[in-house]
Amino acid sequence: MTLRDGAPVRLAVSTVIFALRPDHAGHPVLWTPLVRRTREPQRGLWALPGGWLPPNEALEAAAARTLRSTTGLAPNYLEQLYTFGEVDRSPDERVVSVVYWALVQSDEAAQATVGPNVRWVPADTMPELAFDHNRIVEYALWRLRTKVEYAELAHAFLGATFTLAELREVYEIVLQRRLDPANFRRTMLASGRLLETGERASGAPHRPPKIYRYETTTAAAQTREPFMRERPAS
Amino acid sequence: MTLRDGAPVRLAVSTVIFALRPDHAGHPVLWTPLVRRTREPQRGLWALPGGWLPPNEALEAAAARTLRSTTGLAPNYLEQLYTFGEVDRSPDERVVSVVYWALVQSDEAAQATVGPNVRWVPADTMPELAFDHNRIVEYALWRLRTKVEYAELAHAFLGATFTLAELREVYEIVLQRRLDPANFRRTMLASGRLLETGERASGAPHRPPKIYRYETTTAAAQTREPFMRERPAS
DNA sequence: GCAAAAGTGTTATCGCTACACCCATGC
DNA sequence: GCATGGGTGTAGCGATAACACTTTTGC
Repeated sequence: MTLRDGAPVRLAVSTVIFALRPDHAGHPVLWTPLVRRTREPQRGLWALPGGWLPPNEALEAAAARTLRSTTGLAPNYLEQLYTFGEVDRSPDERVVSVVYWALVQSDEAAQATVGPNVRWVPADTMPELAFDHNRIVEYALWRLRTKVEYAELAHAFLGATFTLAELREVYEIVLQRRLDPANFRRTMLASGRLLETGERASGAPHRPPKIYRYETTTAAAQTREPFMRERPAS
Repeated sequence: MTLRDGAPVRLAVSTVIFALRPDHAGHPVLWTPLVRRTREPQRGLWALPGGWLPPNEALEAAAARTLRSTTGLAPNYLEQLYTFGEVDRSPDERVVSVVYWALVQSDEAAQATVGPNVRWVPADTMPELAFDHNRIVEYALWRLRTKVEYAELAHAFLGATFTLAELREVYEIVLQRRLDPANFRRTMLASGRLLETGERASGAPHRPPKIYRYETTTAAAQTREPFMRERPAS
């Protein structure tokens, strides 16, 4: 590639967004929203939502804004994934992309914005994307699957309240294997981060399950990285 | 802070470099090289080695070059740590820093470059650094300590060959606790990544220990992040 | 009653920790 | 021999996996 002399390095922020939605057969799987590129280079190809970093906006704020304008949703979980900076990622220009990954709530995601230039696709059957975005999505998927053990991730797909079966289903979809209901229950309860709401979900032809809420108040953020102050969201 | 209109975001690459060197009492601990800032802002303060990203250089290459010019050494381990991008990290300008962390070999580090503007300090007694670099070092230390379990990290501090006692000492320094020699031996050997060289180290008033070499050839990079090729795992 | 999922109990197994003990060397 | 760390054996403990079993609902 050739660079104009004195051309600066440009800095972009992109976000890999995950939500659980039913596939064609009705089984929930991971989905990701993409946006169509409306200008060169790679015009017409699908790409991760993102844009140039504005001079007055923090990285994470830019990722959250991107996410909101693409999906209409607020992230339940937002974390920096990696910064991609090979010289030839984009033709003509040198672009460094700080990439975030986010989880959004499934039921809300079902009614998320769509349009001719926004499209949700199953995360494991991505079409050909612009630039190196296929590689980025694969890496984000890997991080999601290895990190879901750290528990609060699964909760980010759900609403404020949920049953243990719903929580287990999230784990099963992300990890792509079945989990023993009995052992899952004990492991989750032993973590001490689930609070009973006192309610039960009725209507199904079986014993009504207890409804839980996630522990948010106390010193729950133990497995998270320190970073001395706050964090994005949990 | 005020930003000039149209002022671009500037992109820097910095590196937190770790090596094991003896402290004043002769016990090896983690050390980090710092460089003195020779221009504004924050002139005179110590800071992480780094610089602006050249338009034709990949991020990791820039980190490796920085490391070489600061220490005269080549990294045994080099990995992206995090990208820091708050709006007010630097006065006057908007600077986003892609930070790498590196491990260099201890015996070589002992004879590393020094000068009036380069200084090694113990990693847990950092002086006040420029910008947000103290926070960055703390985060790098945390990553080192949590990730050393993934094994090849400890090896990066040592030379090509080493005894199990030397390897264990690295772990003990990084983790800041004693490890049971018997259990450490079994765990390491069970990992399958240590190869006997057939040699032994003699000279000490006790049974001469076997000398090992680290497995580099085969599919050893299993715990490393995938980056598209092979398997997620772990 | 029946089906289905919630929820409980029990056992086997694996991995890790603690610690006792033997081995080979320099002096 | 003695001291010192290299190296081996093994019992206990805690976490997890597997799976049998009981409970409570809708129909």
